[in-house]
Amino acid sequence: MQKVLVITGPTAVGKSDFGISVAKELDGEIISGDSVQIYRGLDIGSGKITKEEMQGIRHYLIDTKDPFEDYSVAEFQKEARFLIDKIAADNRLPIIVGGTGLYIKAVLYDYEFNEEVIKDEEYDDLSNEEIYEILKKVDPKCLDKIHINNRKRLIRALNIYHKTNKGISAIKDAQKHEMIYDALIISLTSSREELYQRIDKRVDMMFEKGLEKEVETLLKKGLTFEHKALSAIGYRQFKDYFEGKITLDEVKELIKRDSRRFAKRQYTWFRHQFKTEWFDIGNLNEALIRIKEWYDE
RNA sequence: GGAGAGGUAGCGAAGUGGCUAAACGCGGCUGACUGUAAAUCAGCUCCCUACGGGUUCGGCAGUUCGAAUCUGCCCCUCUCCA
Repeated sequence: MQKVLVITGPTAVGKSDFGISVAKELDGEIISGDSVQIYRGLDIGSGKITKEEMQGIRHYLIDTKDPFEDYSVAEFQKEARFLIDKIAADNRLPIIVGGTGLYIKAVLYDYEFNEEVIKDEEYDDLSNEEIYEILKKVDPKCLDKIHINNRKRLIRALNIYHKTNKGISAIKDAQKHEMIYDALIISLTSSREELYQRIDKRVDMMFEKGLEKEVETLLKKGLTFEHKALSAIGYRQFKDYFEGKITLDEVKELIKRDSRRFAKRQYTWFRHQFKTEWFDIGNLNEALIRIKEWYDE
């Protein structure tokens, strides 16, 4: 099986830097596993690394998408898998670095997405209760995992049923839930307190680097807060600011808060959805040793 | 010194006799997750040996079957006048 190294962890732990040092050490190339850095023009707010910071290491899936367009797991899966093969063909180690859990999992595991299901149809005329009732008949099993208030998921499940004539739970049941690569998943962590400090510092830095200006530029190009790209943390918090409802300081605080909440959700995901090995950022040497050990197997 | 306002859970803030261990917001924590995932959604947050029990609403003492809510005294904070 093809070896793939994954470096993940909550926002602001320092995945990018570590990824680069590992890539240098093992002659690897990096595939970004990040749903926001894919967008061109979303640089500061997404914490995108600069050309210089890449230190000559090749990075993929950064800046490949126009912010006016939507992106999706399915697309990521396809592109990342293609790149894994390509990098491997060059005799280099593919390293996925990023914090978008679902994206990474979809690449590693035998997730299958149906070609026909691309966009959600409109179900505006149906209430959550009504959708729930329909699903109860056609795919009751999926409701174990979908709360009635989670409209997005309800609609998605119903849409999948309509397009494929199969329930989403049946599609999942047909999968093996096994990794299709020889992947080592390394998760970086630190104490909550330290992480929150890092987040605060990072957000302050973003403002110093001109985040406000970046958002302004994007808006001038015609992008709106309805676009998916701007629903990301670091961007959507500016909506009220540009509408004159809150101050810049309040925007900053909101970004910090939402980043903290996001980090928490990431932890939950990595802990429960991944078979991963954790390393404290004070112990990166150990992580490197572990990676080499796996690499030499 | 005089006049007024107020002290409620980590913070902000409701609540003016029983339905209140106390709305709501913030902060914190936990969880779900297969085409929006930096998204969407659910739960917990006074203490405990927890389908039950124990202590709360500045303090103390009362009224009452029953008080965060009524009375008295005390402590503290804020605003205004001297």
